[in-house]
Amino acid sequence: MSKADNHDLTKERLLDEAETLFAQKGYDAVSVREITNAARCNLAAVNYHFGNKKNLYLEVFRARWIPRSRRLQESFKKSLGGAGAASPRAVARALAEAFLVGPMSDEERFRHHQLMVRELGQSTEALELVADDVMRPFMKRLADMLHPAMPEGLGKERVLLHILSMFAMVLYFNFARGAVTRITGREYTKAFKARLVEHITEFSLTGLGVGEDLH
Amino acid sequence: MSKADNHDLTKERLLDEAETLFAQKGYDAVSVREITNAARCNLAAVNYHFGNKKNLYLEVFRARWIPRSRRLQESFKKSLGGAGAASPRAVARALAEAFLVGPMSDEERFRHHQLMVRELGQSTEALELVADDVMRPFMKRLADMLHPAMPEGLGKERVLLHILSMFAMVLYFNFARGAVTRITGREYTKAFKARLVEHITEFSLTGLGVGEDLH
DNA sequence: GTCTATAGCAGGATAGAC
DNA sequence: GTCTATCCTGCTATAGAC
Repeated sequence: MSKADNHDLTKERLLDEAETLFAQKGYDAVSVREITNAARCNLAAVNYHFGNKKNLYLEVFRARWIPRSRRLQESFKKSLGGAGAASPRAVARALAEAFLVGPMSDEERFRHHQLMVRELGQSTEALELVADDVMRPFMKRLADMLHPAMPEGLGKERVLLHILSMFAMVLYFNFARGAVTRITGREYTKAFKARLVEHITEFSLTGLGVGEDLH
Repeated sequence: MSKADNHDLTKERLLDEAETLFAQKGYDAVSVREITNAARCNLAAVNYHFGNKKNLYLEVFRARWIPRSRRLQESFKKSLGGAGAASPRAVARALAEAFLVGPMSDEERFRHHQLMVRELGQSTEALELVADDVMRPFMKRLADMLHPAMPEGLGKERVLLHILSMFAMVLYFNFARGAVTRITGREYTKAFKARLVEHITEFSLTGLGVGEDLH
């Protein structure tokens, strides 16, 4: 009876197909016809279930993106282990692990970050939803975890910049997958993803002021 | 007689306005009418000068984006100084400086990276243009500069990942400006940009395996 | 809740006058 | 080279049958 089981319901299928298409092409490049065809239902279904196209888009974030982001954060938490204070190394690794391997399929992960990047560029209504609901709290939690372990005298702002930089990498290696493959010549196999996790961890780590621990 | 002087020519105005609008909203969200209105010329001008909308888009990359990218790389080179072998620190700083302060206005820099990110997400014709023409050669030059200075035994691939990570940050702090401001509470003033350059340099640096030089 | 049919409009593109 | 007028396609959205 979980959400995935409802895939036979028209409304759920619409959300699934809409998310895929919006992620692939962007809001304006996708027509309602395209979505309803993919979902094997009638053109009018979008307006019946969601009122209009824009609302369907927002509902994709509410009903799909945000819950997935929560799962991602759960995965991060679990990967860190229940322990109290985490080392910067553990935080960096858990972050890279959750976002690059984590609890979802390759296709789902790609979709997730494509949508995010599309929103990050401009300030739309969907970003508002996401920003206060899941991004900010997560950032704050990360900052609270990292701050005590960082070199003393490091202001909150610098900690924030460190966190943003980790996100920048995680985001980039997910959404710019095509360019990364083109440049490195490597497909996103299990092995390469493991290597990316390794790389991001190390790259982040020394940036966190614990370079001495490295060797 | 430079290109900027030609802004009174319809064709040049079209390229300028098209680039701004495409960067702001994405290809599909912008209509030819919108572009010709902004350029204060007739609807038919796009088809007269460029054949069709898609071609105008590609021409924006050929005639605006790529030359600007070249100027950016020149700025990077100049910022490094003519010296032969550059230290990783010098490279990281010059890169951050060129991309975050560099030779262009804030608005132009934003436009430039917005367009890039829109293209990085999917594999379009415009990306083909850019990838082989300016991205790959620049990456290669960076790799050649950095490789000898990195810890021995560090493979070419890892050097590439380091470079990609620097690009990830530079890209992120440019195109996700809205989100960064939202999270840090800081506008992109001269002071904040200087801080970002500092941050990216340090963050990149220790990731480049020279953490010992830091303090 | 799902369908067909269609209204109503905005889009890209072109023909042809000037 | 720039304009107006117009074609035609494809879009979102809705009305109303089932």
